[in-house]
Amino acid sequence: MSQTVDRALSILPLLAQGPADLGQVAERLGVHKSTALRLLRTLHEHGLVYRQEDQRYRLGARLFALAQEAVENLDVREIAHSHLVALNEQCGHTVHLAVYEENEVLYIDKVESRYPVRMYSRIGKPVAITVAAVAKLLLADLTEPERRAIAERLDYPMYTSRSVPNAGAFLKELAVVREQGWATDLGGHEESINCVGAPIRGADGRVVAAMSVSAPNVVVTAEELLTLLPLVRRTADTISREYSGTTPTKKA
Amino acid sequence: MSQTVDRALSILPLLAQGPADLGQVAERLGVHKSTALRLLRTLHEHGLVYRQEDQRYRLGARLFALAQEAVENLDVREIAHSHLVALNEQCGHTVHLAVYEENEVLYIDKVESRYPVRMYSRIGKPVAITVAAVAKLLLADLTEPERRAIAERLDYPMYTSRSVPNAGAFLKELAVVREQGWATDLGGHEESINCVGAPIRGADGRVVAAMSVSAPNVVVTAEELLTLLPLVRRTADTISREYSGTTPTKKA
DNA sequence: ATGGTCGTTGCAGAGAATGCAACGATGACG
DNA sequence: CGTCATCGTTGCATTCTCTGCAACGACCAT
Repeated sequence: MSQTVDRALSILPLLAQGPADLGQVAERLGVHKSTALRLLRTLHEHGLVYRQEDQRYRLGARLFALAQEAVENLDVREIAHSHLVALNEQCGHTVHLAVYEENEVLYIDKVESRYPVRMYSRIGKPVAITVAAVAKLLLADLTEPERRAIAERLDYPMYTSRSVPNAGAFLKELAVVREQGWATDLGGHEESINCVGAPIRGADGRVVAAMSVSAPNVVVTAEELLTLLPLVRRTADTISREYSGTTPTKKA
Repeated sequence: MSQTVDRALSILPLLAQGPADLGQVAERLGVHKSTALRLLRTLHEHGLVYRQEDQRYRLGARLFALAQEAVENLDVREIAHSHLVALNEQCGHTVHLAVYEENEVLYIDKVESRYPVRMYSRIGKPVAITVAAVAKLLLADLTEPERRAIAERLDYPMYTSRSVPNAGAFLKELAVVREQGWATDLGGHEESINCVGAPIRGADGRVVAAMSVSAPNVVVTAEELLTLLPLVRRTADTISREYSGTTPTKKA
């Protein structure tokens, strides 16, 4: 909509691939050097790009600050966190919380065995959207055409022999998940790791987030992990109720 | 430099404080609603803002992707990481790596006792720049006028009774650190936690990063922690050499 | 039913961004 | 040591884009 802003923002993913100098930016943007310079300067003033000693530009620190604050302000995360911790204390396994946004599935919280850690390590990386239990839960709630559109657009990497192989199988899996109200990932991402997850719903019944418990085979078998399902679902439902209760438009 | 881009980017920190609707954005930006709308649309197309169901805008997922890729591309981090892990295995304590950028000190890697965790949890939060060992190391390398300018601009929160209280004390501390080539934080941030750190230098001798080892009082006393200093310095020097050796302008 | 709020769109004017060309700094090479 | 090439930077005139306005439509509450 705004050409200038559009160009400026296009610089960011470009620099995400690695540092670049003015000429490279101008070329890849298809504009004159002086134009690129002014755009970069503006980005620089806002801290989104940084100029290293060799005069090349790279992404700046403010991006971290923004990403950090962004995740802090997610209502679901705030409400869910204490419940995730409690669940972790009961079962001892890793607990994940994820949301869906614009064709991406995003981990927004994680509780590790020993102490809580906000886990951003996977954020931005290609999430195993075709196999992760939370991804299935989030996608299963979309409308049928949406699901189909996404399923066809995805790649289906065979992380293991049990990974979901193609769009057909994925849609079938989503239908199952949608029906039963919970999901698993039995060695589909990493051979020895199983997950079981449940959806968190808003007041209107739509899935706003998904949570899962993960554990390696060596600790508990897949069957044993499945015995946790009632607990996981109960936790998810508790969070759902609490989330639905609060007026979403509370903050100023 | 570019008014349009400037306005658009000003929206991001604004949304970082929490979701806002079109009217609020327009008002706080001092522009007409239609203008704000177009800016938001452009940001939206690039995934930097997300529109939630109640039509309010908040920061988008792409920010995470960018922040993630940004940190992945830091040469120092890549080179240092394996050394940090090795150090961690030797001493068992938490190891941090940080850089300085535009008046901010930024953790870019962390190795926890049991397994490596990229630690973004502190990123974006007000880093304890006045007390952290790594912060002292990074700031100590700046020129005298720079140091003074920053020292005066900072706040000096008294996290504990041993926190650096004011600009004068801070500058004095920086001088010491600059002289001796290493730094400590003895309970200055959290009463029971001590740190000892050393600088990582580039080929020109300038400090490009800083690393530290942290441990709680209950595990080792401050004195015991200080016995690790030679090891920490040796590790930092090793990283420095390796970093200096590689041609910084290697990547395309 | 009605008034109010909020998001959205088309349009004409105005202002900002663009590309050009020239300058200066830096470094490579003969 | 001098020359040439490369890259970042700046001032300026032109042009195109962005802006603000006003009107419309959707939605909600009263």
